[in-house]
Amino acid sequence: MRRLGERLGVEAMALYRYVPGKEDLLDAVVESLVMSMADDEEVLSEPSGGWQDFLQRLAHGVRRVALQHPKVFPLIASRPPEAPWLRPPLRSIDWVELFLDGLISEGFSDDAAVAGYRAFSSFLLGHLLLEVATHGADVGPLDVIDDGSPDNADLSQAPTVKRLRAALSEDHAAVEFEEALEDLLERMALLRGGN
Amino acid sequence: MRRLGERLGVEAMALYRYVPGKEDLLDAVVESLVMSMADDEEVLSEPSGGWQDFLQRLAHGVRRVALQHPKVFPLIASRPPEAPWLRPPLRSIDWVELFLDGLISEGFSDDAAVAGYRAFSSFLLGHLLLEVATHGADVGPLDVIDDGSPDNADLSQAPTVKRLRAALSEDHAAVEFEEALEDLLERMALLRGGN
DNA sequence: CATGCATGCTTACGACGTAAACTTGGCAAC
DNA sequence: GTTGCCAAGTTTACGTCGTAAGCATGCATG
Repeated sequence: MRRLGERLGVEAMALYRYVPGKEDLLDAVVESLVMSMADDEEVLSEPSGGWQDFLQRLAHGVRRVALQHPKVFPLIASRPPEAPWLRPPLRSIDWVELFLDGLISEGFSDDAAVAGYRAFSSFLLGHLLLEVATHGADVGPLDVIDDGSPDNADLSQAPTVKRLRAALSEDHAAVEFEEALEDLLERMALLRGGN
Repeated sequence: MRRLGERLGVEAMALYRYVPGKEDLLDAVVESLVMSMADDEEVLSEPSGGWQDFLQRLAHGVRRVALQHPKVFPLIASRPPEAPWLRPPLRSIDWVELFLDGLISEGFSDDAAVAGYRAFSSFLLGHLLLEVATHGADVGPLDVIDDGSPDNADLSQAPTVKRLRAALSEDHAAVEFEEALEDLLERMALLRGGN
């Protein structure tokens, strides 16, 4: 709070005129970011090119905000949700409504839509947390420990890791995301059944 | 630190005889937990019943520690790794070595094994973070906000969510985990190719 | 008995979130 | 034009946190 105040040219306590407390402020940041996806033209408010296209656009929208705000995304993932049946990263009633309505309008049963929401959530959470953690800075409220020499671990006991270290460090996040998403959609197609 | 000291019947500063600082202590907790999987008899140190069985056991081993320590698992997920190519939740050189060796010995190419490691990591991360977050307490170093009346959100704008709220609250984590894992393994089988 | 070291305690400092009271500038009502 | 109000910001202070520095103790070894 003190630091934010300084950033704004104001004493820390002045912030409490606008926000009940730090926790609420963080919640507001998260909500603002989650809602900002609505301004993404690529993200549709309802399926117009099939549900697969709908979900692809949605997934990429989430990925875009995650990559644009790598330090905030872990907050989206770890903040206690306002309701227990809201899961990150689509953690607002509006987005869940949009998601469920979209799928149901495309032939999903209620249960299939709910299962889809769950699968979609954990897919995004896993992939984007990992991607953000490698790309951007620290994860969570932990300080960056930017050690200058990152690679002096003892690999004498781990020849395979040593050999594949370069490959492990390569960044294929984009294509991996794409492929895994494709796969998830296929799985959801089975879940949907029908034509 | 003070609280931990009290718990141990000791002043906070006494802890610093054994641990350089809080951060290192948390790292040690995480490492201890990650390593504790080695004592899990269900988890194999090398594939003896095929790589699919190998990965199933590994995945369930991770899930078991996650569920047994719901408050620590987010730490496993969010603590900066000791090397950039180590990804949670299999964030120790030993486990990565075991993972890669296991797959390679079962016919995976180097690249396929690495890709498998990535896919496996994000799968576990997403599913278990979500499961742990709903099951157990708070996520991250945030206080529990156990509000007594969890369900008074405004759902007038979200009829579908309102209608499916019960379904959204149901806990099918176990079967979902199983199905998604099954799916991941199929995907990895393609990735492996060969026979 | 003297020495050294491991273990723990005490005190203290600076950072943090925030409660409570005080100050100030501008606008509305009379 | 004076009065009063109120939003916006400041000051001061409290309790908690991690931890640096130095002091006390007791036990094992010479």
